[in-house]
Amino acid sequence: MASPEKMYLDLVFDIPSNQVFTYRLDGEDAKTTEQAAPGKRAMVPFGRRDTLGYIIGSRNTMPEGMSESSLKAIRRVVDAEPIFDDRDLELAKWIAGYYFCGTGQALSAMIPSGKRTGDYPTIAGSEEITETALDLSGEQQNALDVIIAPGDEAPLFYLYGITGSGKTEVFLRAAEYMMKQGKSVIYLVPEISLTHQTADAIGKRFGTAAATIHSGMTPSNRLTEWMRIRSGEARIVVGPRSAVFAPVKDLGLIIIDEEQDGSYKSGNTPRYHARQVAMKRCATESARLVMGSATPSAEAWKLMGDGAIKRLNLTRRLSGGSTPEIIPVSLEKTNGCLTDELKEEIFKTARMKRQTILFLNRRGFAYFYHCKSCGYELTCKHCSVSLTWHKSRGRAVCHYCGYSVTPPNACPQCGSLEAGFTGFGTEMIEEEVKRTFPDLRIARADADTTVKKGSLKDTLDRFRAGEIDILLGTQMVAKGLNFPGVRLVGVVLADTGLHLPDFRAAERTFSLVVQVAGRSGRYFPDGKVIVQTLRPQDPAIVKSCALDVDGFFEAELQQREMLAFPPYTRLIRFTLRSKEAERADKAAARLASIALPLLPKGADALGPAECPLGIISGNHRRQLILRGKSMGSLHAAAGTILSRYEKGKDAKVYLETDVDPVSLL
DNA sequence: AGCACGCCGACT
DNA sequence: GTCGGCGTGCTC
Repeated sequence: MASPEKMYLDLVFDIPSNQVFTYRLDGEDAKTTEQAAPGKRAMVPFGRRDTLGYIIGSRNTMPEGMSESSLKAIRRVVDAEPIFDDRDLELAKWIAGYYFCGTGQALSAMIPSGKRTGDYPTIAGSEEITETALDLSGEQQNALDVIIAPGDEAPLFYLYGITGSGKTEVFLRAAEYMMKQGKSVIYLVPEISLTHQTADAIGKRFGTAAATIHSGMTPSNRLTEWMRIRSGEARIVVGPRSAVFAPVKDLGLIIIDEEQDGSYKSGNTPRYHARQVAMKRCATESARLVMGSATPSAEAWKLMGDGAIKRLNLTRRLSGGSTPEIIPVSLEKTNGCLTDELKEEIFKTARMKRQTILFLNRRGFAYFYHCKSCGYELTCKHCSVSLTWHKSRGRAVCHYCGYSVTPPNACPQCGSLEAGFTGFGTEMIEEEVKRTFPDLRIARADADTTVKKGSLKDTLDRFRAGEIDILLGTQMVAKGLNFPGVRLVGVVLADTGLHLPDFRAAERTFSLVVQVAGRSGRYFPDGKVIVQTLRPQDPAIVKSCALDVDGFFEAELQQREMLAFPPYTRLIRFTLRSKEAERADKAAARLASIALPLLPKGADALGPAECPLGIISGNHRRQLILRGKSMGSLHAAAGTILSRYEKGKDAKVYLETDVDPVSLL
């Protein structure tokens, strides 16, 4: 370089701090100097060791209070070309600001860094994509026309329609249109296991391979794909939530399939929601957003009602599939976990040489207070969530507000003594199924039994080949359910989720049952779905068995509004953890004392209270939830609260912040 | 987030 | 008397 002028580079690191570190750029190594540029990664001495950092800017003056000798020099620039452009850096800063994390952490989340080494089995899933374009129905054509209608704004759309109504075909047509306009498309799917085949199918359909990026790929593959996207060679990207960061050229459209799926919310820092990031990107890059599902989230449903999201209805099932018979069955009088109705159907199905799938929810362990005689349940009088049994305190506790009662010996409603805390786990169910059907071949497919590589795929292959009569599975099987031999689907206990101390419990349960039922009817016209439940009268159960989405949300949203929960309010959750309970309590009290006076008008705080999962690996957990009408002022207050809290830091206590939490466990 | 320095218990 | 537990603080 001709100019001898001194250059300094600002770097950020993948650490929970927003601090910017400035490094010297020594002239000795001309190559390094030439290569250094914002958006590239650089290896630098950081503390005691060398660390990879992100160059986010350059300058020719030293930072305040720093001398030439107190600055260290860049060791080497890692990337030949910037992996982030200004737009990416801006997005990272926005994420860091909104989700209260370091800019470097945000950047790390944007290039899935393959820290995890998972086996991601390809499960049968995106059977909806056909190689050649299908004729569109009137509804589909209308939806497509609206989505691609000219205009400069960045509108939001929702393709709302039952499974099998052809959402995917509309997504593909919209994608095709955008690509023909020279724009790029990001297609989000809820699971890594769905990306391969979705990408494959899209490749066959459009002739050009869709790019994929996810954490299961090797670093070199990932970088190759990243660059293929960045260069504009790949105009369509398929992937899970992290694909929302794909550095596409001229973003035209983001598609979010199964919008309500919980996997779109990141479970670790930064705890971003792909839907939120997608909305942000679409707004700044003037792109369109199309979400789709048969069971939208309550958030989306309300936005559709308000007109903020344009709803496009697909009401008819294509290809003549029929809705299966969905029968709710009460478990009330049953000993064990299989009702006579379900047993009989299983026998009947086996006699027909057909197959059965039994769904178990992951949360079979949740214990809740329930009366065997009248179905009464113990709930919090302030929050309308189930109370959880706390052995150590001998009380039933609400994890939102801290309200607690001594659990009554007899049912408060009918006086029956057959009331108390109950629940059953997956092992117990498996045992009972084996005992009841000793002649049938039974297999289990879930995350616990699938630790071995390929074992899930193996199980599913055997099931498809008819070597298994009953498949016990969790939600992971529900997503790719297209086994022609299946006649019967049994939901073992549909309402396990209902007892979770979470205001979204009903919504999740409703979604699950509708999804399961919707999927089944498509492939087995004579299909039957048996939904076992302890609460046959519960609206979530009744409405899901009737496939009545409108009816469910009408009641559910009314309830949410009454109790001031999302989507009528926004939440920011602080979680404190410590090995020692008193330290956690003390810190929670201090946090609350800081937070309460700072709450904006109309906002309130829930807690401090023990987290529903009160102790995780020896850490005592406490939470404080801020709740407000709008995010703006609430978020600003949270920022102030955080900085004040951090000043008088409690020893041995760790704080985590979750903006728009999805799970409150 | 790492990673080292630093101050209190069971070992040769 | 030392080895080592992890708790605290810093990293241009």
